Amino acid sequence: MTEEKYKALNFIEQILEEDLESGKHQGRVHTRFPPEPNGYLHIGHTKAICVNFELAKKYGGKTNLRFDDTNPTTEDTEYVEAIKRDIEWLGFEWNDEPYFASDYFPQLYKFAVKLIEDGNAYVDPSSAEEIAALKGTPTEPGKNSPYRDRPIAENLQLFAEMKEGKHADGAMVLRAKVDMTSPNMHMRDPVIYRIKHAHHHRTGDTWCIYPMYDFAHGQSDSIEEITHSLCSLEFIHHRALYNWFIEKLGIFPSRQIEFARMNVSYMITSKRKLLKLVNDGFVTGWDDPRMPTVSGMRRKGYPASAIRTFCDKVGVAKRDNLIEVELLESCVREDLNAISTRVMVVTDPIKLTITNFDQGTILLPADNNPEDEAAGKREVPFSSEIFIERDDFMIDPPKKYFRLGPDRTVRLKNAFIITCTDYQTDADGNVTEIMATYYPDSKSGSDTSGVKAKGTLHWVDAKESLPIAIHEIGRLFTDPTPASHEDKEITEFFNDESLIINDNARAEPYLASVKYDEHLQFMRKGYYILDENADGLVFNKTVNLKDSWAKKK
RNA sequence: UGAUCCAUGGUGUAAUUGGCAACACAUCGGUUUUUGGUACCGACAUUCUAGGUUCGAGUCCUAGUGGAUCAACCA
Repeated sequence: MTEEKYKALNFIEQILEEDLESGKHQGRVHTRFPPEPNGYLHIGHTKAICVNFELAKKYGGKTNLRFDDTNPTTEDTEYVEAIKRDIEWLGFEWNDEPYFASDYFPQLYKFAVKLIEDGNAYVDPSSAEEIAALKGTPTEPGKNSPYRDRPIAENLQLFAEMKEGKHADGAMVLRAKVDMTSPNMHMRDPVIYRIKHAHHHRTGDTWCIYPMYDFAHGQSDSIEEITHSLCSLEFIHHRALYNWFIEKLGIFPSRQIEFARMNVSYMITSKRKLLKLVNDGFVTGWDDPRMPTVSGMRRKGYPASAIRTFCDKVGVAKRDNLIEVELLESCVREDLNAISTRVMVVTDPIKLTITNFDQGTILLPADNNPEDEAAGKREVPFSSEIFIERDDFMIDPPKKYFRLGPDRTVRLKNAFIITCTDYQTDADGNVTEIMATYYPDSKSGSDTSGVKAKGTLHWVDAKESLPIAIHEIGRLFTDPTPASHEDKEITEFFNDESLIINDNARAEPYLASVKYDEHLQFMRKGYYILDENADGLVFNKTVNLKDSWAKKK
C-alpha cells in the first residue's frame, strides 16, 4: 500500500537524479555558492543560495561557500564578513570552512604553466584595444593575434616575468589559445591572466598577476571536486570554455548547469546600482530596510524562513521571469501570522473620553497571538481616556463603514463596547475629541450585554501609552522594473514615499520591553519589528496586513 | 544579419514524459470572525502562430513569430 507520491522535479533535480541513478561521482552531490566579496547579498543571491544549499541537502550532499576573490581592486574583507553573516542568518550551513579562490592562486598558476607548456596558451603584449579589435563581433569571426604562435619557451619566460613583477599593469596578458573564429565569443582566445599590482584582501602583495573569472571559477570547482556547478543563465556561453579547460588540464569534470536567475518586481539586483543608491545617499546603507539586500530585508523584519519559502515557491526553470513582489509579501505574512505578537498601536491618535467610566485605570487581558494558544496573554491598561485612530472616526460615514461615528457603536478590542455620544471640532471642522459611553457588562470574554457591534477598534490608554516612532517602509521604486528603461536612471523611479517617519504614534506599554527579534503585529495595521540600529523605540514596518477595506475605498 | 537559450492564465511554476491543463500568488465575489487580519468556499486558460505525425499533442517533427543572452585586462 506504499502509495508512491509523484513529486514534480525541476530540471536540475532531474539531472541530479539521473546522475545518482547512473552512479556518477559515486552518487555524490556537491554544490557551491561562489559570491564575489564586492557587495552585499541581495534577493537575487538568495535564490542561488537556496537552490545550491537545498538541492545538496535534499540529495545528501554538501555545499561549499567559496569566495570568488580574483579581482583585488574591487573586493574587501568587509564584504566577506557580511556575506557569511547573511548566509548563516538565512539558515544555511556550508561545508567545512569558507573557501577562497585566492587560496588556489599557486595551483592556478601551475595550471596556466601547463597550458603554456602544452601549447594551449600564449602571452600577448597587445593592448586591450588591439585585442578587442581582433576579436571580431558576434557576427564576424576574429583574427589571430600576431603573437599567437610565439614559441612555448618564450611564453614561459614572459609569463614568469609577469609573475615576478617585471612588467607594468596592462603590459601583457596570458591568453588561452582556443579558436578566434568560434561563433562563441568566449572561445576567441580569452584572457586568462592579467597584471595588477594591487593589494589583495587576503594574499596581500604576494601576487601581481591575477586569474580571470574563466580561469578561476571552473578550476576552483574542479579542485573542490564540485559535482554540479549551478549558475545563472548568463554564464551559458562560458560553459564551452569551462569544459575546454577541464579537458586541456585533465582535471575533475565538474558540470556547469545554468538556470534563470530570479527577478522581483520593484527590486533591483545590480550590485553597481545598489552601491550607487548607497553612495548617493538615497538610502542610509546596504542594510537600509528599503534595500533588496538580505541585511535590508532582515532589518525590515522579513523572516529567513519566509525568504526560503519564497525561493521554493518561485521554482527553478530556464525562462526569464519577473516574480511579483506580492508573492514574497504573501510568504512573509504567512510566517508572521503564525508567530507575531499582537499589540495595539495607534499611529495617528485622537482622544476619546468614556464619560461614564469611573474605575480609574484597570488592566485587561489580551491574547498575544490568537493563532497560538501557547503564546499566552498579557495585560493592557485601560481608563476613561484613550486614543483611537483618527481614521476610525467619521462625522458623516459612508454606508459600509463599520467604525465609529455619531451615535455609532463599536467594540474596543480586548475591552468594552462603546457608543459615540458627542465630538468636538476645531475652527476648521477637524475632529479634536470624541465622547462616548460604555456598556459595563460588555467586557471582552464575559459579554452579557447583548449589544451588537459591527466593528472592532484598537486603542491605547491615554496616560499609560508610550510615544514611539514608526518607520513606514514602502517600495523603493515607483516602477516595477526600474532597471529596464535603457534611457532612464533608476533614480528617476526612486519612491519619495519609500520611507515615511511617524513620530506621533502611541503604543501600549508592552512595547517598551520587546526584543530586536520579536515580530509584532500592530493590530489592524501591519507587521513591525524593532529597528536593530536605532537607540529608542523605533519600529520598522515589515509589511501591511491585507486590507480589503482600503481596496473598497 | 552569426551563435546559444527560451516560449503554458495577470504573475510564477506543474502536468507521473504522448492520455481529463494542476498548484500558489494576484484579482473579483461570498461565508465565518471581538483584527475590514486569519480561516473557508467560489470565479478566472482555445498551452505564441501555421502546418504535420498520431486513435489521441502543452509534450514529438517542420516552418514561422516573439523574447533573452554573447564582443570587460569584471564576476
